[in-house]
Amino acid sequence: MELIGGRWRGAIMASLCGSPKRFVELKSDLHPITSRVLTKELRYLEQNKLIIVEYGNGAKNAVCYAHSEHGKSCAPVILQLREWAVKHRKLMLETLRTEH
Amino acid sequence: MELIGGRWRGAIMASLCGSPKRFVELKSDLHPITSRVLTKELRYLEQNKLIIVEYGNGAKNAVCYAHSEHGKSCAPVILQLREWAVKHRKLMLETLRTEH
DNA sequence: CTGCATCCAATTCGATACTG
DNA sequence: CAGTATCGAATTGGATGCAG
Repeated sequence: MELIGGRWRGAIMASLCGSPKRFVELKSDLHPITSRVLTKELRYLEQNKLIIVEYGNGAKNAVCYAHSEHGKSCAPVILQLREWAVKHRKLMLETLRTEH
Repeated sequence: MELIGGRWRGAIMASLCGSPKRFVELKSDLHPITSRVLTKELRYLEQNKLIIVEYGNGAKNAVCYAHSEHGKSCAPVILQLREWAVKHRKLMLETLRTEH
């Protein structure tokens, strides 16, 4: 749970399931995350080999984040988890309504 | 992630996958968790309808914790997550070794 | 754009001791 | 057995501002 727990790590991995993303793309995807936190979490995921970082071609400020080969293997797990969470939320909202 | 994140919630759900358990059973299963934390997490999971609590037959101190009907639906997710985590750990240990 | 520095509030979690 | 009470350390993450 340490790997993908916390408020952001799972969300970051989920956001990268589709395609590689730039820093700003992630930032707006995960809004309202702050730069400080996003940076930290990306470094953590990089150290743990779940993502890889490509520093831009040329001297541009173009950095790209993507699932590593190994990070891809967790995509199905993350997506299944999300599906379950959505179902769960529905159920919780229903029981809230029927309790009145 | 809030539901099963943190150090213990996922582990508790995993521990209850097999069969209902008593407080002490969970406590030793999840060793070194403390009573204080286990109590808190169980209350949280109860409030979120992932587990149900059966207070003992008679006046005995016999309380039983089990997956709720809905909690059962997350068992496959939890177990898949665990499998993936095990694989991940293996891979990380290997790369540690080959780095020397 | 991509990030680091500083500061700070809230939360989490653990140790320990105690109760009916 | 199944918790509660108290205390404190450590971590997390948010706000804001600055830099190359």
